[in-house]
Amino acid sequence: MAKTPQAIRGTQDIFGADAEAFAFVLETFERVRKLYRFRRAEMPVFEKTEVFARSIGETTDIVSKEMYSFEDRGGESLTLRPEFTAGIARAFMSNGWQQHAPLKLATHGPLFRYERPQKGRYRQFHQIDAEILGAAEPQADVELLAMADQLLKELGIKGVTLHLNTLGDGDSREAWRAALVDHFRAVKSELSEDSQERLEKNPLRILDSKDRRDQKFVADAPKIDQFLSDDARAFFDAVTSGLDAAGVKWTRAESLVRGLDYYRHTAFEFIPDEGSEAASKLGSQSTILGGGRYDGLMESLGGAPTPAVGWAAGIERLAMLVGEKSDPASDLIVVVEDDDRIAEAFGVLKRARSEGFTAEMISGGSPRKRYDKAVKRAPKVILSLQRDMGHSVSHDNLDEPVLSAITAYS
RNA sequence: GCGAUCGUAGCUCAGUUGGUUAGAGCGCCGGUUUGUGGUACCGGAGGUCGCGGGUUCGAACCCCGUCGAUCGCCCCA
Repeated sequence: MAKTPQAIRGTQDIFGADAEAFAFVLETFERVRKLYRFRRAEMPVFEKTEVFARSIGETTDIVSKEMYSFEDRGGESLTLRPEFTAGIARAFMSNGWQQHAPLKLATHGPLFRYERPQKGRYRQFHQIDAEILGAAEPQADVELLAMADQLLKELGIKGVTLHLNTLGDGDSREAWRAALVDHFRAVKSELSEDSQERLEKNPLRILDSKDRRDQKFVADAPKIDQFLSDDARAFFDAVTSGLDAAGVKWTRAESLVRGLDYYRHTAFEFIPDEGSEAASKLGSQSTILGGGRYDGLMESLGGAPTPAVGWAAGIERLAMLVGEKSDPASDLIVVVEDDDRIAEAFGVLKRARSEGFTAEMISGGSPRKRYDKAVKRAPKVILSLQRDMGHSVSHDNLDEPVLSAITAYS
């Protein structure tokens, strides 16, 4: 006997209540993105490796270690998409979507990262994603965040706050970065081992270190505000005042950073409040929706400079927060207590479904136990077809609309 | 890549200092009871105790390895 194959590490089979919650997230996203007039797009799940390598920057070990890359038969290196943004940027450039700018896009689907699975983190996971391409003005950031905020509210997720920061424009960002390196280099030997390494590779990341030894130096580290140009400051002010006007609550998060160089200005994450139910459900993977402005990305992919801003959110994480979504009960269950009446049951089912009612049949197992099975599934109406052409209809509500589909039996 | 915990029926779990034929609940199948009925009872199928070595007269239990899961660290586009 062949051994039963196992699922790939970090993949999941989603079913039942989890699948219902997953679907609920998608349905809500689809509804809300229409309210904000974001247009749907579908992208390939794989691209030439360079699409992601160049967007992410070849330096980090993300490229070498964390991506699912492989060679196709022509010897070209391809990669399963680890994020949406790079592929969308590529599509924007290769299809001439500049003509639609400013272009508001929404998409969703599976993404792949070669990581150690843990709570809320899988190798194949799923995100919803929203981007505004070719929009330089801060209103775009506000629009995007207002949609995110409304989405979370409509999902019924509570105890989550928008953490907001600015990375400034290119010059501000560089000046800040240099000041941070100076600041931390001065105390290098007192930093955690991890942060000593970050100092060389990704100094901004020291700011969100979890290590106690780093925290005191983080507290008095230089702030981006000292380095903001007038334009950058005005941009951030426009974003925050726009959020206030749109009724989106936010909090300033001076340590919230993005490691990659193409990020400019706004960076944000929706994070559960400490001690909240949402926080405990998510474990250490706390960000449920994150994004920012990436004005420098298109250039690094060889295109014309194109301002853009976007966010993505993990569907699995959102699904963990939306509460129990059980499979909904059917409107009608037809119980066949006499096997000679199966054909009749099919007729009834066809009628009910044509009229838009959910309906199913129970005709298996011991005839005496079929009715009980139907009762356990708690449908709105049970029609049982019994021996000798008898029947019964049971329901709690005389006005139940589905009764109209089975008038012959009422 | 690193660490901790875990791995017994389809599911949730018991399994006593290692001791004979490995258990329960739920679910599933069949039957009895009820007969407009979500009840109760009886019976049944289903497990080489993740896998491979080792210690022992004897291992689900102890040791080593391996695979997998969970949670955390690193990373987080």
